[in-house]
Amino acid sequence: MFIYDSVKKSKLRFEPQNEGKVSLYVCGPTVYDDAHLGHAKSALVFDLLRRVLEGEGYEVFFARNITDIDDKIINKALQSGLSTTEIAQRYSEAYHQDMAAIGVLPPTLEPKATESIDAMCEMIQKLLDKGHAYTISNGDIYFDTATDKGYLSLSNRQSDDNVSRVEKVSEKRHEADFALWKAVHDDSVSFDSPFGKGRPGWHLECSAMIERYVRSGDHPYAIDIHGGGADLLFPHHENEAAQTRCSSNHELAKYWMHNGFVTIGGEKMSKSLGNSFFLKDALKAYDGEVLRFYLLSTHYRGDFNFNEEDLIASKRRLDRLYRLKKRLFGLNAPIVETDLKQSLLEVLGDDLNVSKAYALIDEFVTSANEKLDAAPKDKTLRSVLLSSFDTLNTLLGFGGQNPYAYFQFGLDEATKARINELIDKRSEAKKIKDFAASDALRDELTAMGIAIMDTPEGTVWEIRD
RNA sequence: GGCGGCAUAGCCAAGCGGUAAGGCAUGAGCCUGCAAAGCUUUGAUCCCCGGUUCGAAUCCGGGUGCCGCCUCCA
Repeated sequence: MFIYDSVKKSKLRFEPQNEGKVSLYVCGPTVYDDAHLGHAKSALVFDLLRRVLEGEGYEVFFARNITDIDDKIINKALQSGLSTTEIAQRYSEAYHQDMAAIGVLPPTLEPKATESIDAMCEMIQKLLDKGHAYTISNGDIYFDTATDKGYLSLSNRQSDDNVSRVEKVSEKRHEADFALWKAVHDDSVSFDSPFGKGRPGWHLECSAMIERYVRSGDHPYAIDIHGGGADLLFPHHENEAAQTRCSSNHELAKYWMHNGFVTIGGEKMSKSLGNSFFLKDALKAYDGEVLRFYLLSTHYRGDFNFNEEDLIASKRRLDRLYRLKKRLFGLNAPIVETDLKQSLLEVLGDDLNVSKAYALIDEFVTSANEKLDAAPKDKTLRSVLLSSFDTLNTLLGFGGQNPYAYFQFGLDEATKARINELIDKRSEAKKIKDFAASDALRDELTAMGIAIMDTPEGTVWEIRD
């Protein structure tokens, strides 16, 4: 496996610190709102990475945190009249639902910030003890960036005035210093700590939870791979790395991976631009698997410009796969090793080259159709083809559905019954060669957005875009 | 201002020095009662200029145009 390290800026052979095992940590959501397509993309990229690593035989420990306490959650709670716990719970559940809908496997561990306060306090104490942190008069605790000789090495920045836009706090020693602990003096949400009541800084969360829950063995790095969106490289990951480096005797991650943004109209999705696209809304119109296939279809490091035309083109590509699966429907066959698995692992093992993987799948579909035309009854062939679908489903997370259900997304039972009724009538008309009548019935189905195709096994139908 | 990314057929998109993958759309053919589906087939010299090389989309230099990070952010 080769992965591109976004800190070293080169593609490296992946070598885990513990033989046969991978520790992977990805920054998860702050649960104050629904997940948008950008969250989906990030989750999908690292879900794919996890599947590929597992496909290569590694035992993967995949941690993804949930930030369930944060100013944004507090603000949302104030607006809605609910408690921060209720807000966090609501959006955590929504997040889990949305991720499940697009086939993102649950992580091995999903630590919550509010349940890890003691781990954070422990790290703060270490930083205080070692002189990397200081307390100001109001009780806030800051990380002293000047004491970390490695600071800014991650994001390749100069330590000058370029980091001057962070919140002005007069007592801070350096402008770039960031909060580890924010003291709370009123009755807003707070946690007890050796430093008094307060709330943890966001950056601290990941470092502390990694140290507490994910690190395994005494190695130069706490974990193998740390991932997240490209916008997290600075300051979030820079700060995480600094905290870990200064509180312990190791670096945070051996490899850093950052995924590109989902853009709309060429611009990054953001609330201020008003171009956020919630996953749950996309899921109303499209099968989660269609969204997964589309969002995963280009290389993870590049930006992904979302638009519906491309989504539909992408769906047509996935449709081909499911039409092939229809031809295998109703067959039970043992799962065997497939060449497809090997060739997919080869290209995906090259920094997740999904474009090549998709090309392989296209070629698989074409050749499978040809072979089925030539030998429709060949049981060995069918067994291999079905096994290939199993491979796809395991490795890439699509192709696992019932193919008929796939083509009937979103239709209610009454409509399906109506469609079948029309198709039966048409079949009868065809039988007596009343083509005028059968074509009229087909037109009626077309008007309903239904395409039909006559096959040796009878007439089948699909929803059209 | 500092740092970084991108620019390949109508559209999406691989490519990492050896003569342009794949998909969608389009035209043609086979198949079909006709369709659809499936299969076959059709098309780009790679933003511009200069350089290195036997050879460059791929390396170097200079432009142009987009985008991002530097503030919460996947």
